[in-house]
This record gives sequence, structure tokens and C-alpha cells, in this order.
Amino acid sequence: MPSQSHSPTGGQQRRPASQQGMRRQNLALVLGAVAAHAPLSRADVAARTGLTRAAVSTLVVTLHEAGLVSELGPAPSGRVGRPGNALVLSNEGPAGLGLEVGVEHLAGCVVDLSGEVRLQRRTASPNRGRPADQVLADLGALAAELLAEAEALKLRPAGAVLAVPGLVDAAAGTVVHAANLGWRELHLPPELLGLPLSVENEANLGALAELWREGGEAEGPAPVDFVHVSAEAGIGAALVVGGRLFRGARGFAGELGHVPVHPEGPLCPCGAHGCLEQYAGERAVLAAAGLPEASGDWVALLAKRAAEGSAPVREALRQAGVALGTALAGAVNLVDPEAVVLGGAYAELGEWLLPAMRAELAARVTVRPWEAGALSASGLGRAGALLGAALVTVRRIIENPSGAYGVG
Amino acid sequence: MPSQSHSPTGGQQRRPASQQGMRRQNLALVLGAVAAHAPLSRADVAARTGLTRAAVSTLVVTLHEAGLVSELGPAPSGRVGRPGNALVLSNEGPAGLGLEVGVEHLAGCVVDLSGEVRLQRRTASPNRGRPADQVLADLGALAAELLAEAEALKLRPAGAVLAVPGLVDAAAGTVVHAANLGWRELHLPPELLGLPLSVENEANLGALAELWREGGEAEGPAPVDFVHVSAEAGIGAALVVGGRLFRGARGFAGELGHVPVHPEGPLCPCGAHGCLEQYAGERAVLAAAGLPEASGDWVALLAKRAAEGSAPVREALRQAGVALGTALAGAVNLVDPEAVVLGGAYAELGEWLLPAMRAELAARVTVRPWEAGALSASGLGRAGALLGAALVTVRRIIENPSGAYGVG
DNA sequence: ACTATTCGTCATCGCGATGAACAAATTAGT
DNA sequence: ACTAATTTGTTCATCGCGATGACGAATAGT
Repeated sequence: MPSQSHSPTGGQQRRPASQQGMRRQNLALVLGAVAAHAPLSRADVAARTGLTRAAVSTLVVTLHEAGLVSELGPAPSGRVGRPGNALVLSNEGPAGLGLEVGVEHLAGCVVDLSGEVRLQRRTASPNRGRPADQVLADLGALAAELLAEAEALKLRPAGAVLAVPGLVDAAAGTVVHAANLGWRELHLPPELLGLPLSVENEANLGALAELWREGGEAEGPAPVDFVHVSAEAGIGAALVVGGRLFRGARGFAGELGHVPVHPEGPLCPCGAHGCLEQYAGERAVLAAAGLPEASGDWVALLAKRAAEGSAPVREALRQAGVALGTALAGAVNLVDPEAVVLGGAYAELGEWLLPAMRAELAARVTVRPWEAGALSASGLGRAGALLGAALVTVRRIIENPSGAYGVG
Repeated sequence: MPSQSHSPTGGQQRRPASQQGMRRQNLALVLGAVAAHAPLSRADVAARTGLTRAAVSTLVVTLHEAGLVSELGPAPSGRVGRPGNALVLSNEGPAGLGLEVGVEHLAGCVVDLSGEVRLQRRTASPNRGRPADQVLADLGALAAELLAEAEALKLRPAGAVLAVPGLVDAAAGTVVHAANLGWRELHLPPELLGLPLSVENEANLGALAELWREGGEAEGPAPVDFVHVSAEAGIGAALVVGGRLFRGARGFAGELGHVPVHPEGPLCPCGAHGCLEQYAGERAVLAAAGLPEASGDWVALLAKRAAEGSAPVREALRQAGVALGTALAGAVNLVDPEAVVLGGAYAELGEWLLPAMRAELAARVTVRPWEAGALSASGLGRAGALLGAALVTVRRIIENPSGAYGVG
């Protein structure tokens, strides 16, 4: 289960603090500082973390032996004094493998510790209704190729995470229901080619990719409390709270698609009336736009038609935006996020969806301060899920370096 | 600010782990075990926490010197072996002072470390529109009386928390807006009679009281992930996530009252259309019931008329329940709580509100498992806020014993 | 060359948990 | 009643790990 167990039920079952725990925590602290702030000397790390230079030194020895950090050698800083020895995350050794199964494709990628995508691979594959074991076999072959190439780069993935468009029980490692693939109650093996394998919802992984994106760009610091909306199979929202994915008590948080928008609206397959999906879901938008359903890459098609100036398509998207905005207004009133990010496939339709969403949010979020800029489209778009899947393993190593292998 | 700072913005600004931090954590671990599981011998604590008996011994010495735990003396256990020396939370020394200002009353109470209410006081006081400093002066007098009585019981409150019906910025210690009192942008002094003073929303405190209620009764274990709905001034929902109050990025989470229920519904004073308050708020319910507004204790009045069998009142409450259920269905779909608790004044109307709410939730929460029993009325009712206010200080001491005084 | 800095490492110290040993207090068995 | 077996709580030696302070190394400024 990536990132966070869903309710550790641990009322007060905390572990006692031992000196080994202390060391573990400080290893993570040092590695986290190196991961977050590019090249850093030991002294920089000490200043930033509050640890002593001496302590940082011994911690770095451990991290270096584990192959997690490497030195670039002394770099003239321009200032007086002995120059520091720059530390960076190792671009060899531990890595993360992300896998993705979509309706029409399989994909995988390998990222190194610094989050850089080092390998990527994508193959067309009509998976709709195909037996799951065949799909998984193809996916295994793709993963094997990636692992071979990774070995040539001296990268050694420590875990694999699979992104699935559908409802997933991450803790149990099962796909509860993926309508577009025709999967239901599918238990995935705990290992793939010797790597521990986790499953996760595409929407959640897209949110994590957004959370962990390189903050270096001019986009400002990545928010740690946000709602990430994405539509792939149904409409899902991932809640990120304090930099952690929030799964809810039973792991089913984020079902934005079934938030009631018009309580007396049309019947939804879920059994309720007027769910958001009835206004902003695939079928609803295609119907409103006058397009046939199940038409291949419907998102790309909509984007193309809208760009061409099709009035019905634009109106359909505007109405979807209104519904999304209404549902999100409720969500914002409830959880008060720092930002709302439109991700996944819908990010590509942002140009047509965002104005109506912004208007709706501005009109309905009135009790607290709310700026239009707090709603934006993800720059990652559909690539987010795969990237997020690969990053899960890497982040897990960085946040708990002694957990991987026998570092401690 | 009680309980949890609202977004520590701490991307990776964690403190380094020192051996003093280790001690602090283990003190909290031991004290937490004693607080949670009644009388416990040192050996029991060791077994339960995973610490060594030796370690527990020295930790208990520190806690005893700080006046946080006391010994009951050896108690025959019936089993073979030397009997353990039972440890309990001290019923003297550190305590918590809770204060409450309502539209028609002032109240205060003192709880000891074990959460027991030792002193309670309530005075009628028409506070609507009265100058805030006069109200606070009266409240100070009430607090002074309680502190004098507390001293006779050898209880020494370590902090005071004030429950206010309205929007509060707990971190800044200000009441942003309390419509029913006529307060706006009121900065409260940081101290009251020498005690550090915090302010908090009534709804949030009611939720915390629910969270911290004695689990011993047959009501089963208190949930750690739940939504606590209460209506006092407006309709508020407090989200408790993993046993902590969730405040949102800016501290405004839980505005259930302005979640859109019927997007094209009547205009709300907040500027939006069809907010929940337009269907389940004080004015809406009274109007639907055919009663004059601003009629003293309107909740009690509604409960009385409903119990007498008044059809219009019952129908008004049923419709409010439908609206509440619709809004809550959205909330449940989003955050997947373990339970939903109806608290505050509305708890007294539970008999008339719950059936419609349950029906609505059952119909609209379909993707995940949902049982009707997950929605219930709080047993604390309106007393929750005051109790929660007093418990905040006590819980803070228990969760961080070295923070209070110079324990460490 | 000399001084002022800054960086990284080493020896020493203190704190706090661990583990083993031991006295005290009880029950079970004869 | 006396012994054996347990369980509790404390004491003592030990270990791990960060803090502290000192020292060599490497740079800039004069």
C-alpha cells in the first residue's frame, strides 16, 4: 500500500521510541533535506535540519553505503572558507518502477531517486474485456524489458506500483472494480519479477505525482493540502492532507463522482439520483455534445472539436464545468483545501472546463477567502498516474531509508 | 490553538530526533497507556507499550513527580506472583478549564486528568448584542469562582479554552464572526487569570468531546474518523481524521452549512444559492414549521412541539433531515468517515431528524459499504462543547506531558 | 606568508533505553 | 507450614547515538 496505510486503527498503539528509531528518523531527515534542496554540503544539511555537523557526517556515511546519496566532490562556492562537498541523491542503485494499464494501452517507467524519469515505455493494447491474466502477462513482459534496461543504467527498482483506472483496495492489493477493463475482485500477486507489487487508483497516483512534482519550476511551491480531481473511469477526487494521500476510514474517500449535484436529477447506475457523473461523466458529456459514446479516445476527440470551435461541444463542456464546480464548491466548503487541481484526462480539457468551474466556485465559496487561482489544471495531465506510480517507491525509500534493505 | 496546528506548513521541517525527544515521546506513551486503560501496573504498561519494565519505572518516576499519575497501592490480582502497584491518572494537580459563551448563558467547568467533570457552573446571561468586554468580564468572574473551588479540590487548571458559537481563528485567538452574539473580529486576550486562553468553535469542541468520550460504556470504541454535525450558529461539521481535528489549509474546514443542496435554490445570505442552511438552518426550519423566528430556545421548542405530535413541525424537521442527509451524502462520498455523529443542539432533535437522514444517506452512499448505524446522535448533546473545551487542555497534557511545566 | 573562515572528522561525554540479576510479594503444591 | 514457582519492581552494567569541543584541511582576503 503506497504512502499511507488506511487507518492504522492505532488509537495509542504507538511504538516506543528507541535510539534506533531516533537514528531512523534522522536518516530520513538528512535524506529528505538532500532530496528537497538539490546539492547540499554536510554543513548545509546540518544547518537546515538542526543536527550537528558531526551527526550529519555519520548519517551520511550510512546513506552513502546504502547507495542512496553520492558526492559530487568539492565545489568552489565563491565564499571564504573550505568548500563543501556537494551531496546529491544517487542516480544509480535504488529506483522505482511504475506500471499502468489503460483501456487501450500498457505503459511503464523507471524513475531514479531524484525523481527523474530514466526509462519509459508504452505499447498499444486493446484491454477492454480481455482476460486479466493475459493483460498482466503482457504487462510483466513490458516490466521485464524495463528492468533489463534499468540494469544497464545500474538502476535497481525496489518496488513496482500499478496504476489502475477503477476502484482499488490498496491495502489488500486487489482491484475491486474497474468497469472499463471489465475487472472485478481481481487479486493481484504480491510480487512481480521479484519486486513487491502494489496497486493503486489512477486518480490517487495522479494526485501524488502533483504533490511530488519538482518544485523548482516557477509554479511556486507544491501545495500540501489540495483536492485533485480527475476523470478516467468515473470522476474521482484524491484528497491530499498535509502532504499525505487521505484514503478515509475504509479506503474509499474521494468518490466525487457520486456527490449529489441535483438531488432530484436523473438516475445514476449507482442507484442514487443526480450524481455528478450524470452531468460531467463521459456519457453525459458525449451525449450533450451530440457525439457517439465509447468512441476511442473521447477526451482527445472533445478537445479537438472544442478547439475547432464546435458550439455544442463547448456548451457541453461548459455545463460539465458548472456541475464540477458545484460539487467542488461543496468539497471546498468541507475540507478547505489550499488548492484544487484538475488532473488526469480532464486536464487536457481545462481550457473549456475551468472558466465555468471558477465562476461556480467563486459564487459558492463565500465564507472563507477563495481566489480563482486556487483552481488550476495539472501540467502533468494523463502522464501523472504513471509518474506517480513510479514515484511512490522512490518516496517511500526517501521517507524511510532504513526500511529499504538493511540500511540501519 | 487546541489540539493541532492548522497546517504546520512543514514540508520537511521536522525537528531532529534527540534523546530528549525520545524521552518526551516515551513519557507520552506511558501516560497515554495509563489514560486509556484504567488502572495499570508498571508491568502492564511495559507489556502494552513494548518498553522495558526498567524503562517504565524511571518514566513513571518522572510522571509521578510531575503530579500526573498516582499509585493506588498493591492490589491482589488473583493470579500467582507479586501483585502490581496500580497506576492511575492523578485526580489532583493538573486540570482543564472549559468556558462557554452562548446566546443566553455563560458556563464553565473543570475536569481532572482522567476526564472526570469535577466542577460545573452555569448562569443565565442575555448576551445577544451585549458589548463583548462586559460578557468577557462576567465570564472572568465565573472562571474566578471555578478556580477558587478548584483550589479547594487541589486541582490546578493548566489552561482555559473558550467555546464560541461562530467562526473562529483558533491559531490567532480571534473570533472572526459570531452572528448570534454580534461579535466580529474580536481578539481575545492570550491569558485569563494567569491561564493561557484559547478560543475554539463550539462545533469543533463538541466533536472533540465525542472523540474523547469515555469508551468504557457499552457504546463500543469511540471512532477516530468521523464527521460531527452540529447546528448552533449556522450548521457546522467538524471532521475528525485519525483522532485529530481537521481544520483544513486555512482553518475553515467543515462549513457544511454552505454546501450546495439545490444549486438553483433560494439565495443564502452568504451570496450563493441553495446552501444547506436554506433548508436545515434555524430560520428555514422555523418558517417551515410555522413558528416565529428568534424565539428563545428554538431547539427545545421544536423538540417539545414535535413530541406533542405537531404535524407541521414534524414535517419541517423531516425535510430538514432530508437536506442534511443529502449534504452529508456528499461529505461521506468524499471523506469516507467511519461514522457520522449528530451533535450539538440538533442531537436533541435526533428522533425527528435521523430517519430522513438515514434514508437519504442509504440512497446516496452506494459505492462503498454503508450501514444505517453509522449515523447516530451524540449522547452529549449540547453539553459537548463545554466538556470538549475543558478536555482540550487535559488531552494536551496527556499527549505531551513534557510540554506542561518543566516535566522533562 | 599570514589571518580569518568554513568544512569535515575525531575523541569524549551524557543521556536514555536495554538486558540481566535480585529482592519482595504472592499462589500452588505437598 | 514449608518449599517451589511466578510475577513485580528496582538496581547495575552496557550499549547506541547525538552533542560538544578541538583539530586538520581547504579556501579567500590582505
